[in-house]
Amino acid sequence: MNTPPAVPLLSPLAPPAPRARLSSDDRRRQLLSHAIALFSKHGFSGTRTKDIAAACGVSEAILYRHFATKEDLYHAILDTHEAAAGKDEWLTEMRAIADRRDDLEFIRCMLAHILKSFREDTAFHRLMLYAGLEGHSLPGLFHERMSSSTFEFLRNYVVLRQREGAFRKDNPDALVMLLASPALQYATSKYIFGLKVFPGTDNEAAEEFAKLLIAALRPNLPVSKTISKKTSKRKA
Amino acid sequence: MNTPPAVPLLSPLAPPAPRARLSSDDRRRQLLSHAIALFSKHGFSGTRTKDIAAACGVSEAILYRHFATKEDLYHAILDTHEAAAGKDEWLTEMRAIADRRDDLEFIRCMLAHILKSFREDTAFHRLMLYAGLEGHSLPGLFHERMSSSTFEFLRNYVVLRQREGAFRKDNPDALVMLLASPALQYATSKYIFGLKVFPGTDNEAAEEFAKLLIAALRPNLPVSKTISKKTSKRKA
DNA sequence: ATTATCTATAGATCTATAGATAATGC
DNA sequence: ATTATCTATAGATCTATAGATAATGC
Repeated sequence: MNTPPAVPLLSPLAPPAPRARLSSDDRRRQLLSHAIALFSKHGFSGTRTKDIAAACGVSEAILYRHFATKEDLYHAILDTHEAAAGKDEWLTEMRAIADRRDDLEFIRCMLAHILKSFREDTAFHRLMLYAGLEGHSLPGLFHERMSSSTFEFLRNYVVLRQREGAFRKDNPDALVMLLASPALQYATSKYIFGLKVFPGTDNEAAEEFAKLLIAALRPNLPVSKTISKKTSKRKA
Repeated sequence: MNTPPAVPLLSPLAPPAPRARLSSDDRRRQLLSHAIALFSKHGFSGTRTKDIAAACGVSEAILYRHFATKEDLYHAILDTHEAAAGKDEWLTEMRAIADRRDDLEFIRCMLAHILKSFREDTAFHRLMLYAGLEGHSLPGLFHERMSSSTFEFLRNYVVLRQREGAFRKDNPDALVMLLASPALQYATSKYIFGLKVFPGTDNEAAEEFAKLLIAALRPNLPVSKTISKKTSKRKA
């Protein structure tokens, strides 16, 4: 019917692409990478193996050569994406701050780290949310991941500072959750759901929250002035 | 092959059930109700129209008599579940507390309300999370819903108390997010993801967080002792 | 007579596999 | 020779509809 253009822009009926034949490892990595992007956008059941293969420019048969089932691919992702990049440097930095007992900077740095993580690795955090909702909990759930090393690190510092009299002697788990939650909420709203939060950069937000949070953690009874320490009478 | 049991336990080959024939409205409500339960568990693409129909004990054809498409059903849910139950009473209670400027009780009551909402209406909050992730944002997204009336209410109180010198004069949006985020985080971890948070009842958690948050909101330089009402001098 | 309901099925889509083909490395 | 890749397709599943059936209300 249609007369083909005299000067085809690229190539008229040439084989679709010179089909780059990747090594098994490279193709596997590529599949994982595109799978992360798609699963994080649409969830497990909202993502088609066809789309993942297409994103890599290969057929589905290739995908199933690398992963026996769709579930396998999903679990491979959750396993793989284990340690977030740059976590070691962050821990080192945090430890230095902890050593000099710079509480405000400690909190600010932690918040900035959370915000940066959501900003730069949004797909990962979406994936964790989906995994949590869909019940593929397994590895991750930021929160639970955080539990292992990061949460313990934060909790230890809080307990230490409580012993030193710098933080209130409330439930340390409550204090840690208090510290992390504004950043988690801010980051989720802004990066996962794309809502408008209050303006300004992430670092400004971290600074603002840190300033507020440090006040929440300080013991509330400076002996001399402000609130007298022994208020044994307290009415409901 | 098998000889049928001489005394069938219930009824051997009787019509499966006396099929309760509901009115159109009742059936529609029932469909919505079970759809909420299933969509909230598995998300939009993880839920089969067949399962929704089966949960109501009817065929899929019935579902499609009430809703033209699966999408229609989903949107009907998100539209329907508009105003959370008991919100009016809550607002009334909050206004009374606001009138007597009981900041601590104001915060505690707000937190308790959030926790109660997640505890008693977990499916709804799961649904909102799924809707946000899957991009069916439309109505809801707790956060956004909250925006409209509830968020405005909280923000107004914060601004009022800032003017009266009882709260720090920081960005009121940051203050509101700070106030709400621990409860949102706690409730999401506990009720949506089923993680263990620190022990104790929700009300105890609300009290604990409120105690900490109130400290974060107070202006940080009490002139004489406690908070004098007219603090015109305030250094950064 | 009206209408809530069912059975049966079309048509699309999705996961997964079998068998053939072609590019690479020795 | 090895192996990354494709085409084609089986088999299951899923949304949605057409046409028949039976319970309700007047």
